[in-house]
Amino acid sequence: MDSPTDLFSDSALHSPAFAPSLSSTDLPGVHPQPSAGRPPPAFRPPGFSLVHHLHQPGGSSKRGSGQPNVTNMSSRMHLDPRNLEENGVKRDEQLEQPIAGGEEGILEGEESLSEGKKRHSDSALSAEWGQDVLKVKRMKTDRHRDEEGGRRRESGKDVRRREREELKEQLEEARERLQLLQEKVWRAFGEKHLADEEKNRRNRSEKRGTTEDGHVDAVILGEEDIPEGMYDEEDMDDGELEKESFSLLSVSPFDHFHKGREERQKEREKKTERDGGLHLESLMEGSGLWLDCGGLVRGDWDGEIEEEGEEGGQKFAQALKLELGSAVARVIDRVLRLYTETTDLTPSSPPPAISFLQSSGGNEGGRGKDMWMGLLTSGQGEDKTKGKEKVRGQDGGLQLQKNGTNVSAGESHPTEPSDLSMPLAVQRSPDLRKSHPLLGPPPPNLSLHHPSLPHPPPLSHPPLLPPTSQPKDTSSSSSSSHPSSSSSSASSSFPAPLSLHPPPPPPPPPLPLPLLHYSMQQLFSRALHHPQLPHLPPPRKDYLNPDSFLDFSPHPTSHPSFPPLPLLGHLDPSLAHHAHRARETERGVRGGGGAMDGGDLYLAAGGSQEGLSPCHLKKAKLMFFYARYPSSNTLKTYFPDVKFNRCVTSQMIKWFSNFREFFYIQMERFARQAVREALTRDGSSRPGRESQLRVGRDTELYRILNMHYNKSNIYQVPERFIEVSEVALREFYSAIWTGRDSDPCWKKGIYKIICKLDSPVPDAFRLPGCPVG
DNA sequence: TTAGGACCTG
DNA sequence: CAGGTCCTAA
Repeated sequence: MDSPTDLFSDSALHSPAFAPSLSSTDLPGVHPQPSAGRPPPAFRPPGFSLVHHLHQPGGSSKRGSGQPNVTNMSSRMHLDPRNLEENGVKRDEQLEQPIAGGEEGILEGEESLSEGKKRHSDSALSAEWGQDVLKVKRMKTDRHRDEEGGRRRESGKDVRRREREELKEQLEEARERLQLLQEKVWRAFGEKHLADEEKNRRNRSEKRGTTEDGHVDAVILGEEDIPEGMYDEEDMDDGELEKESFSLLSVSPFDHFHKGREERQKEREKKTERDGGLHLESLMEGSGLWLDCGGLVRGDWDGEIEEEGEEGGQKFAQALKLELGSAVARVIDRVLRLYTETTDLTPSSPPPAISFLQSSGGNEGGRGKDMWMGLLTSGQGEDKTKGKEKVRGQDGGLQLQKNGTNVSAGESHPTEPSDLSMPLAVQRSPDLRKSHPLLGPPPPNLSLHHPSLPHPPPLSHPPLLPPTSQPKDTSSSSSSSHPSSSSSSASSSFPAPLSLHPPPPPPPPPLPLPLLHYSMQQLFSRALHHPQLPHLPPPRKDYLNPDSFLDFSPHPTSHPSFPPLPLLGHLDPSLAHHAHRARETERGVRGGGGAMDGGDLYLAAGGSQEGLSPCHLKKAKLMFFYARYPSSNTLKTYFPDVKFNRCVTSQMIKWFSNFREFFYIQMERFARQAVREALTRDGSSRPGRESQLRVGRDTELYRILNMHYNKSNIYQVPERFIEVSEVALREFYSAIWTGRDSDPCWKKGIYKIICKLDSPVPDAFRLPGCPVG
């Protein structure tokens, strides 16, 4: 591949390099894709494939059948053999058949063009649009001359007219594609969120097109499997937005374009009606901007096209193709240049409201997919590699968008549990420990913290809780999820050795959005932070991915009666909460565990889901960060979209039982390891090292827990959970150290302790829906 | 990793 | 009987 710089330079894009792409192998029905065997053209700009497709006359033949957008068209041409064939046949019938030697005509025209261009080829690196225009004009002149002879043949006139129509349509369509492409590129570079939305819309459009076409387009199969998401935004808004975008790219041509387009609009409206009134028509506003820039004004060919002859028609087609190719090149170039110029100014995030709605909603499908690639290539039928290189070449920094890694978990080094080694302050033999568990000096930390822990007052919150998190009724997330004073709170409740120790290396910065639902945390983090800022976790695929929490798409778990709720939630969690509260009241669901008997019927009528989905499981796991022992009523409160019956309830309880099991197993495992380490360390241990008996975010234990309960790592593990884990770890350690583990019921005491350390689950969890899994 | 079942407890 | 643990299977 050429160097990125070349690819995006004017010279490369505007050079005659497009001429070689018009070889006969590119004729429709001959070679749907750039032939691999063919010697590559001197230049093979990234837009090659795109232009190539624009050169496919077949691409326009289905315009009338409601092709909604670029993706559908170009991809289909690549992927769907039926359509390849169809295109080719159509082309053969409609274009080539009536014109004797039509193909030769094309070749001739191309030859002359490419030869003429080749003469310049070296110096023509700086060839600009004007040259193309000149060539087009010359083509027209030639066509004029050629037509003089064949003009009397009335028989072919209908055919030619039809052909002309097709060419027009083709041009229209190409323009549409160009517009979409530009839009995509623009968004891709500047506005990730909008790009998401665009992808959704594209997907939607494809589906629409599918139904209208009456067959499944290959593109849908080949595309990323983006399920229908929540994207009911008004297309009109998009149109507005796009207009703005385009006006940035090219101001005057846009306005200029509107003058001449009104008549066309009428014509198009007919088409639109025929096509089922696709919204795209509004989208296409301004699509003529490139053409207008190029000087091939529509009036030109409206007037001259009347006198086309057979070869002239072909040449004209060639001219059109060239025109389109150049236009594409220029568009890409312009967009890219614009982007590079305004990189610093270009907001990495769109207006919050828009981005929130759009990026979170219909996102569920693109998991793990490279959005850039999807944007740039999937719809264009381009070689995806090329598309990627396009981005890459322009700005390597953009790559940060990809290859995201699990940062939070990544903070913890892949250490063995032995890294948790907790040397004992006191040398102790196992025998002594076992035989005289209470006599031997326990680890210093244990002696200190034990008294306070085993019997916390029967308060709603154990002494461990920082003061701010005491009120259980308030929205707890603010206090419990991100206690900024985690270490201090720990120190207040833990024995000195614990708190005295220097805090672990700063964990990945928690998103300072404690009140937010974690999907919103993601969104905010996306919106507020530039992805390339070094100290921030690069947007992992998890962030792009629709693991975003609430799935309100046609998913069965979505609550049927309140569709707007998720929207509210994305805009303002508290608002959503209130709405939800109202909803609960309405349903008879009482937060805090009111009887569900009345509500169940209502829920059933409302269509709540009977079973539990993986999404619910995911949500439950996240809830475990706050509540290890949730009551069934609590569960009902936090899963409003689940119709609880005996089976469901017990299943969910079983879930938490399993969560606890895993949790305790890990605690015991690490505690035992710590004990082993302490014992083997002999007397060399210093009391201070006891602080290693902790569950910092840099520890293996944390990593394991996070991996289990927060696998996709989309949720910031609450500090509170870490504290509880530390308590559990120390409890296990203490019990093992003192030999209590010989008692078959030795864990019960620990369970009891942990049970009291539950903290209220954030209200955000009351929202219906679940993580998409 | 999840679920089922045995078994225990309040 | 609900809720919990422990064990086990897939």
